[in-house]
Amino acid sequence: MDKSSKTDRMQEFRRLCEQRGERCTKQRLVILESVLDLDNHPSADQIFDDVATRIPGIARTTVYRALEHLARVGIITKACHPGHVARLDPRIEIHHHLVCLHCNELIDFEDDGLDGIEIPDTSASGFEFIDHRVQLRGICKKCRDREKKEEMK
Amino acid sequence: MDKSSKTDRMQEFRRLCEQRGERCTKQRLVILESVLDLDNHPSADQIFDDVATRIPGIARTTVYRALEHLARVGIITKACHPGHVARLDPRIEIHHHLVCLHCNELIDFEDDGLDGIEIPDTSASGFEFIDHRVQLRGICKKCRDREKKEEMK
DNA sequence: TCTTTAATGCTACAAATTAGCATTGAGAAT
DNA sequence: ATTCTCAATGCTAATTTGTAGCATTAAAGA
Repeated sequence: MDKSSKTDRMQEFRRLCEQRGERCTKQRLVILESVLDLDNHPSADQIFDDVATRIPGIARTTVYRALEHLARVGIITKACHPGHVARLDPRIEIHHHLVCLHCNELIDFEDDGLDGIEIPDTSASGFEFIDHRVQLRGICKKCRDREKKEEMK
Repeated sequence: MDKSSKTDRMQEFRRLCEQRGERCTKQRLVILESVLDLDNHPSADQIFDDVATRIPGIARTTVYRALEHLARVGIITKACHPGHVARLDPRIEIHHHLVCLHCNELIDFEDDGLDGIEIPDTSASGFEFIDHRVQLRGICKKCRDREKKEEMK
């Protein structure tokens, strides 16, 4: 993510903390910055590895807790994925994902048509709608190439 | 799931195994049956608990491996979710999910409009499209009720 | 600067999943 | 029906991922 958007987002995080009466710690800021820097929907552990280079000795627990907090305030979001390791998404604006059913990879996908689909009413089930994502499920290039090779053996 | 659909699905699984030269074991069949019986996108562990009542002494590993296999052949699917525990979905036909961002709950959601959205071309990225799902993200009724109560304290 | 208490760091723990290897049984061949 | 083969299971142990409890630290208001 480019530097000025990052600065904006971190400023926004300060504001959110203040508004909620929560603390904007150095750790939370660095962890947020790390998520914004890492592309590709990183796991908590990948983020920990990155953060640990910026704050040597930081506790893994802190990263997990901070990520939970960042998602709760809405400055990042938890990505939906088919795997078993939580994945964070720095992008909070509308966008979509190609989802590989073989390797669980998520690939960002932009499409105005998908952004604008008509959203049905969910209030009947008591569900408070916030936003939507479309997942295009299939097989990613890497897996297709790999599997093609394996077949040839 | 009703009994005859279940029978059909299990028959289909036999066919798929044969076609692929893989073995249709008693364990795999029972595990498949269990997923079809359980609603609500069960985790591997929930499935294990259920299967263990049908095949006492079955190994947990076997359940994990069988689920991976069932998903690979496409007779069940891995649900996309924001959490950190893999969740299986017995439903392979098109449908959508309400996703609770607070408790990670997935709620099935049917809507013809969402079924029929126009799917953009993904071949440019070498991605082989199979099908799509729309996630309506927000806060589920349970969480809203709980949080309303907590606020009042 | 002082005070309050939320957040961190530490340690231990629990939950979820995977790896390696001997044994078994599904399904093909006889 | 019996035998054969190797994919799949069961066992054990390990790893990876995420949480809980509690003393210590430091953010932010007074």
